[in-house]
Amino acid sequence: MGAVRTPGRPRSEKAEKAIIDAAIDMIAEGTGVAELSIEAIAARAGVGKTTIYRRWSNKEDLVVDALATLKAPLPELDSQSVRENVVRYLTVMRHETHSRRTRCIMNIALSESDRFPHLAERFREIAIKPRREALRGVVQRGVDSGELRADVDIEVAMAALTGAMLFFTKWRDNDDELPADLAERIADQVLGGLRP
Amino acid sequence: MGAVRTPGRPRSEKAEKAIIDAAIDMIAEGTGVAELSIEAIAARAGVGKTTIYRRWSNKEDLVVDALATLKAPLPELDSQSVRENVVRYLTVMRHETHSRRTRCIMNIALSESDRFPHLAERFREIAIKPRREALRGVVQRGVDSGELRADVDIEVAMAALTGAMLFFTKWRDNDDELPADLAERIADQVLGGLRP
DNA sequence: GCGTTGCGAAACACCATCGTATCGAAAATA
DNA sequence: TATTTTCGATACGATGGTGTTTCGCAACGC
Repeated sequence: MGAVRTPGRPRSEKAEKAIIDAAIDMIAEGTGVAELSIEAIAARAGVGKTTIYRRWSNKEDLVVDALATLKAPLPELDSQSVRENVVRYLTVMRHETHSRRTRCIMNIALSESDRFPHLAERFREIAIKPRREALRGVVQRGVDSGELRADVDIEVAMAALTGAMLFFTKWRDNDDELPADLAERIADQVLGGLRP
Repeated sequence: MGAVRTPGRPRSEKAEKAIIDAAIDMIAEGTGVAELSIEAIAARAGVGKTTIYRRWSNKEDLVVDALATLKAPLPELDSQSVRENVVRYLTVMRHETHSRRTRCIMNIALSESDRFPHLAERFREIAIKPRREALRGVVQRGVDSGELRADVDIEVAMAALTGAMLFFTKWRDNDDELPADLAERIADQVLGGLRP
């Protein structure tokens, strides 16, 4: 076991990557999962439909695999200061608003989760959970070190921080750039209620 | 002008309502705007396709009109206490998570806004703006009365309050009921940073 | 009662996508 | 070279949506 015998022509890694990229691109551009057509993906990837059907039996499996390639590039949250760590976290979050892949997973997380539970679960595992844990660690360390109040409601604190940025990126009225100091403003405002 | 002559049989108000209700229902159930089929709406409304096409030339117009019927039932935010007003606001928001119409407009707001800008604009006007203004009024009055710090960043404060609840309702891992005291917890946690 | 318009139902041609099958060429092993 | 498998391309019937038209009946003003 291990090295698998390859009797014939091996499957093209390039084609596989092109297919996944095409799918991610289309989702990132706003195409819903339900409207994703295999035909369109194949055309965009410059690939025959056969090549897609040979690998994935249905659309959802394809999207799950596509999501799996999206790794969450977490910022380093190793500062001694809770505020500094929170600012870093929120800054990354703000920048990611303009990232293709992030728009992609945000769209799925926020809208398709009801219709594709399997997909949503996978997405949470890949994209949300690690960030959640990282931020929870920051808050928890702040509580342990005494920089934050001992009675901090950690879940609510995380929701306020993340939710505030989420609100700005998704519910704002115009498409203007977000203010450069938004991360600091949110951190200062919310942390004010966390300090002893 | 004014009273319009009606040569023949008047259009059925009942049919019109049935069509709009059907459209809202389907969106509320998770059907994306792009996937909404006129056929399905007609079938669900117990109406001929003709009746739909006679009134709306395209799907987007129909959905815009459907959204227009969704009025925002704002809570009364007339308490003297900022905390009490905020708790009322967040409580309504939490309850609405389970409301059909709210799920409908949330879905559109969060996912379809990129693809249907006209729709998103209309939605913001109807559903988001009045609530936003109401909450802004609460915070502003708190600042004026001295209950909140004078240097409160109002936009960020609103984002933190609303965003926290939004985060809980949309990004939570499980489908469990939200904690009953969530509104109080968010209010206390965030307001802690706003008080002088 | 007449003319007009709306109603629901059905049929229409058109188009996109579905999932499958077939094709000759390409790429690997033996 | 022979064999095997995948490649992209294309064609296929099936399905389901599109927007339009036609039909007979219903509801209104005159």
